[in-house]
Amino acid sequence: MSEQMMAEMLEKLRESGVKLTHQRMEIFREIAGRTDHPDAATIYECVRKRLPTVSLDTVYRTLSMLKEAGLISTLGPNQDRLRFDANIAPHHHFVCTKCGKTEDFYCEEFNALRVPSDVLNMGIVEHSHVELRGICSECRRSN
Amino acid sequence: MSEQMMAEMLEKLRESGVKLTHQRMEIFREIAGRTDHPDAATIYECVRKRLPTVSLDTVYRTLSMLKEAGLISTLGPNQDRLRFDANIAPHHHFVCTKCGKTEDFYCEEFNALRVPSDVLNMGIVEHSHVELRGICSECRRSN
DNA sequence: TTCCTAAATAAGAATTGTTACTATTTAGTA
DNA sequence: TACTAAATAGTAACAATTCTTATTTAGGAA
Repeated sequence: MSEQMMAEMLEKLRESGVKLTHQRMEIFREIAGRTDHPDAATIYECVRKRLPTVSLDTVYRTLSMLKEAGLISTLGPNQDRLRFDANIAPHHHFVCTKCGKTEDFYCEEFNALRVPSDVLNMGIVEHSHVELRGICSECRRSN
Repeated sequence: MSEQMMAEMLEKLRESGVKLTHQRMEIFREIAGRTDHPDAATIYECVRKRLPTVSLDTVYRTLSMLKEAGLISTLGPNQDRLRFDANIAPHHHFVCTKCGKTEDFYCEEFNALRVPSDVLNMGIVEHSHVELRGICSECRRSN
């Protein structure tokens, strides 16, 4: 992980007014040093090698705090439970970052986006799915 | 829900060689009749009004079977646990539908996609995130 | 139609990922 | 160096999902 990332982390955490603990440093160092997208258990196992007494609870709390502080993000629509979709035609989603509401929309253009050259090396692209994120009309009104 | 959807469901299930039970019909009817993206518990509660003895387990098994048969899909990267990402710069994902591996890539063009008119009514778009789905090189080789 | 059998179900127990509780420790400050 | 609020470890609790087992049923055969 770069010095710059570490410096940014220290600054943002100081801004947030939280304490700079060993555990927080090591947990951030772990996640910032990898480009796969590990889950909490994986981070816990790796951090444990350096900090044997760290608890899984601390890992969860720290990840949640880092997310709150804008230092990390999570994959997919805001966690919670698995949601199902009977619409199997190609379609895309508008997702409200406030309330999590997800609405379908259709767009031919998005169904066949030009695949960037970097991605050609990763594998064969079969579908493209666009997620447009923002604030839904309802949340905007009630705000 | 349209007759056509129901017909397609019956055909696909017959193809899969599974039994056409009341429970499966009603669970599919429920999810196909709505455009929000309900979770298993919601589907369970709604189906229960018509089939009071249905079990939550059956709902889970049926949804999983319908997904396997290609009749429904799930939102987000394949369920399982929450995964974290220390990359907070705007970026996009290539996701392998076989093994679930998720790789980051960057593309200016995808950062600012033209928002379709339908979506303008849904709310204000702040970010766009593209998920290109396919088979990663590794899975392709080992296949 | 009735019978048969493998598949599916209901009910509840078990498992897994995540969060909460509480006594102890520690970062930041005086 | 001492103080205090915040953070931690350890464990218990919780919620979503899956498994186990005895019972029921769809679909095919007689």
